[in-house]
Amino acid sequence: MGRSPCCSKVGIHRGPWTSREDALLTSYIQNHGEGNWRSLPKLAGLLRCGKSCRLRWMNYLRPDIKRGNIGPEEEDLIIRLHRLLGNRWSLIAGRLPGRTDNEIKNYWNSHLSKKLKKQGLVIREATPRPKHSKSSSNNKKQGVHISNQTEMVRGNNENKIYAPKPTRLTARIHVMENSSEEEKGSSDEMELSANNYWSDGGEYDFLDTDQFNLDLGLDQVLPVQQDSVMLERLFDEYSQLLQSEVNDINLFSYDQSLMV
DNA sequence: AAACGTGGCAACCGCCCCCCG
DNA sequence: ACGGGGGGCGGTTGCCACGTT
Repeated sequence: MGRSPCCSKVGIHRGPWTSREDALLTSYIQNHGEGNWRSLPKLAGLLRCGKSCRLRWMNYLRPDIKRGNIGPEEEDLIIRLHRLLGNRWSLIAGRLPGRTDNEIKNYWNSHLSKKLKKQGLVIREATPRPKHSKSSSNNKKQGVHISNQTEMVRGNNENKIYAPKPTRLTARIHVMENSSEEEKGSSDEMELSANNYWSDGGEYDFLDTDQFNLDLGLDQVLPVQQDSVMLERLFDEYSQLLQSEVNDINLFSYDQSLMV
C-alpha cells in the first residue's frame, strides 16, 4: 500500500504551460500568497497538479527571478559552491539571488560540467547520496554537526562557526513582504556532513581553499547586488564550513546565531 | 530544402524530510 | 510516540530550436 499520489492524474493537464494558465496562477498567488499547493489548482481554476503549479511558480513566474545569462562572477560562484556542496542545487541557488535551483542545475549540466572537462579540470563524479544523509545522527558520526537550538546552548562558543543558512534569498524577500508562515518555519538547518562534502562534491585543481576569514559577519539577507567582494565572502563563508570539518568544531545555524 | 544530430531548458517523477494532528 | 500528508529536492525526460551535412 504505497502512499497516495500527490494528485489524480485523470483530467490533469500536463506539458508546457499556456499564457492563460500562467496568468491564472500568478493572479491567484498574488491575491492569496504561496502555499497549499495541493488545493491551489482547484481554487485557482487550473487543471494542473499542485506540484506542477509550485514548480511553475518557483522556476518561472516568480517576479523576483532574474532573467538573462549567468554572468562570469555567478558562474565562478557556482563552480566554487559546487566544489564545496556537490549537487545541492537548492543550497547553491540560495546564494545566487534571483536564480533557481533548476536553472543552476541545467546550467551546470549543459555548460559548466562540459566546460570544466574541456579545460582539463578533474571533476569527481558525484556518488549517490547516502540514505538519510540529512540525518543529524549521520552528521554526528562524522564529527560535524550543524546544530539545532539545543546544541547551540550546549556548544562551545569559543569555537563557534556559523553555518550559512540554505535560504532561497529571493523567496525570503517575498516572505517578508507577505509575512507568511514560511519565515518562522524556515529553520532548516544546513545539514551537512564531512561525508557529504567529500563524496558528493566535485573536485577541481585550481581552487584555493586555504584562505579563511573567521571573522566574517555576513548579513542574513544578502544585498541583491552582486560584486566580486560579495562572491568572495560567500565562498569564504562556505570555506569555513569545510575547514571546520578538519577542526571538529561544532557548527551553528547562522540564523540562530543572530539570536545569541 | 530536407534529414539528421545536438544542446538547452521546462517540466515531470519519485524519494525523502518535516510538521502536525 | 507515531503515522500521514504536504512540500522540497535532485535526477531524469522529452520537446523544441538551431546547426550541420
